Amino acid sequence: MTILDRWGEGVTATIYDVARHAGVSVATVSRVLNGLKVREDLVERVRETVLRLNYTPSRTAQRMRKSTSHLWALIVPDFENAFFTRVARGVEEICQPRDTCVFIGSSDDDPEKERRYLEVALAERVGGVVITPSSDTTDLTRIVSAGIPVVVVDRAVPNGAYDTILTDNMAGGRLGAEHLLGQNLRTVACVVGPENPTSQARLEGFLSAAKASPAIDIVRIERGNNRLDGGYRAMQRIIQSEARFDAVFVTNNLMAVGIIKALGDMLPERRNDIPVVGFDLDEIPLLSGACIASINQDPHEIGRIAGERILLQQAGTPPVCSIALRPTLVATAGLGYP
Amino acid sequence: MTILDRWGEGVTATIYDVARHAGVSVATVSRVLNGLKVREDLVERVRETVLRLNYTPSRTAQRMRKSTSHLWALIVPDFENAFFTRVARGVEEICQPRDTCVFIGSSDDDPEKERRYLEVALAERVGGVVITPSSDTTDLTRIVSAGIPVVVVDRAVPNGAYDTILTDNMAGGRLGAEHLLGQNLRTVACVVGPENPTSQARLEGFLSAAKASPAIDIVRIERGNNRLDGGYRAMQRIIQSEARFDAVFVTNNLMAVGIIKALGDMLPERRNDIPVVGFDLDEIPLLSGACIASINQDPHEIGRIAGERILLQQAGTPPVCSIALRPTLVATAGLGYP
DNA sequence: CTGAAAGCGCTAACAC
DNA sequence: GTGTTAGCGCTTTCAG
Repeated sequence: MTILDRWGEGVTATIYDVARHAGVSVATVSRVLNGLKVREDLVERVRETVLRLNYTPSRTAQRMRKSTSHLWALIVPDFENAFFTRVARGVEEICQPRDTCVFIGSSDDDPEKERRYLEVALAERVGGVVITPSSDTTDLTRIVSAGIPVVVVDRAVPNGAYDTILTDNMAGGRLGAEHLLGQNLRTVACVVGPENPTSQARLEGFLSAAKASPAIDIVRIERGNNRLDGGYRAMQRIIQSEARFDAVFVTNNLMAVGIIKALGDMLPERRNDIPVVGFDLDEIPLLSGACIASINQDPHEIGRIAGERILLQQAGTPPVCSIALRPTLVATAGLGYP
Repeated sequence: MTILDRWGEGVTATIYDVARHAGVSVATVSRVLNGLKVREDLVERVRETVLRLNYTPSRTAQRMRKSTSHLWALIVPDFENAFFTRVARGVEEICQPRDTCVFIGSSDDDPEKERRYLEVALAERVGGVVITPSSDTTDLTRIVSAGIPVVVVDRAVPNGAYDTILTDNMAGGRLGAEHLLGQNLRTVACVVGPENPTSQARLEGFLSAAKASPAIDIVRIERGNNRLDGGYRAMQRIIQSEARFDAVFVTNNLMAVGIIKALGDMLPERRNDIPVVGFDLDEIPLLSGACIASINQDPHEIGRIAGERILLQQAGTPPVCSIALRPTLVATAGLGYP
């Protein structure tokens, strides 16, 4: 009984089936598949048999022998955030031509969920891990000591000797403050993300540049969860505090959306007079508002570089690079109002 | 030389290392790991050793023996479209508790790219494939004959005997037409996605319900690529044709964004008077417009059900179910204008 | 240049 | 209960 008789039962041909049907040894089949030197007529016979049996080599088995994996892990805080899907695109750009796939895990900023994804990445012996750590406590040492390349993106790990690709977040914060100063807006409410280096750096950059003279008056600083609802609620709290403010600075894109929504709901008469300055708002389609400025990172580029660093580490380059991309501020009137 | 001496060189402990250090056989280690009956003190010793050696079983090796895979593939036309990231969330909800991961491929509606992802899924011998086929020519037979569960989502495959989860798109189209009729809007331009069953059904549903009396006058039908730029350009063509229309019907979410952008750019004075009816606009944060109606699917539910069907197929259920979810129309004034 | 055979790390019979 | 061992499907020496 050959593989052909078992057709349709959910079986896949193995390299032995191919060898048998082609009348050669498995070694020869393997060589043909891997492009090594084999006599022309045998190559032909093997190729033909591969096609006839619909043979696809098992990567699982391949991975056991060679120890290179065609599977990478991308672990991000929120893959519903367009910023991270664009990072994923950047990584994909590197993977695709190498027949490599990326599995994506969304940690939702939950250290436990993140830990489980890291565990899976380790168990799968992936070829590389690209991660935005949920917090300072994220443990990447096991991955590293297993010899798996790791690249940290978007958020630095304090004291970590990892390849790191991120944006100069301090500079981003400063850019935001300078923009507001330029517009002569000096009474500002801030909405900041969870306590991680990125949120922190953006806020710090903002605060440092806000110390101009005359300085920006920071009327309130609220924390949020980097998602739409967090921004909405933070804005609610600010409005309810009855603090007076004439602009809002926010450290993340989705929270900006929530903020604008809250402004529309709670202060409809002022909604067009309160400029919002946030990060990566260009990833939000059609975001509209009276006066919005976006401090833009380049997520696609971040992903692409991360992918390249994975490749370099696979080739033996030690992980010591830290790349900070410069953000750019784009002021926009949004879609515009009549 | 034990595993401990090789520490830090990028090696991982194997089950043999654990067995040796714990003074038991590999079978015992395996049993402990898989929760089979083992003497208490041995369990203890193995557990302790596993921790000490930082041992993580290789799923690659596991997959070679058992043939169950903890890795699924999700292949969608565009994972930057929030609709599909929500589908992914639904699938994840099923996977997560089973320690299973999903790798996501974006076919970008390119049959060749899709074919490559399917090839990878097959080579990886994934535990299941959830796919939105890029076109009628998508070949899923190889996956199926390898015994891999397949669930088709969002777009049916004509004549395909696959589990299929989608929305009743005809009904969605009808809903759109009825909404416009109810508003007494009877001069409508349509923007339709690429030629696939889903776009087609939505248009057909719309056209059939548009034949009321008095009927809706379809002034123009344009095709687009289901992405923002496609909607923008389709709207440009419509406007340039100088056709008169007082509402727009569009079969996809991102194109609706493009349309609204084009309206704002090209007909700023009318932009608030032209209602747009589209699908899944609730996935677009803050989408605003004079009068928008969204025909909503439930992507999370689609993904969840798809995940469950994968599980059922893994358990032996033949793939014969076809589930059509009912869409709901939500009319909204968007963010509202002052 | 080709084939036979030894593993990669694990599980599951099969013996003890 | 526990240990020994034969594979899972592949790559890669090592002989021929």
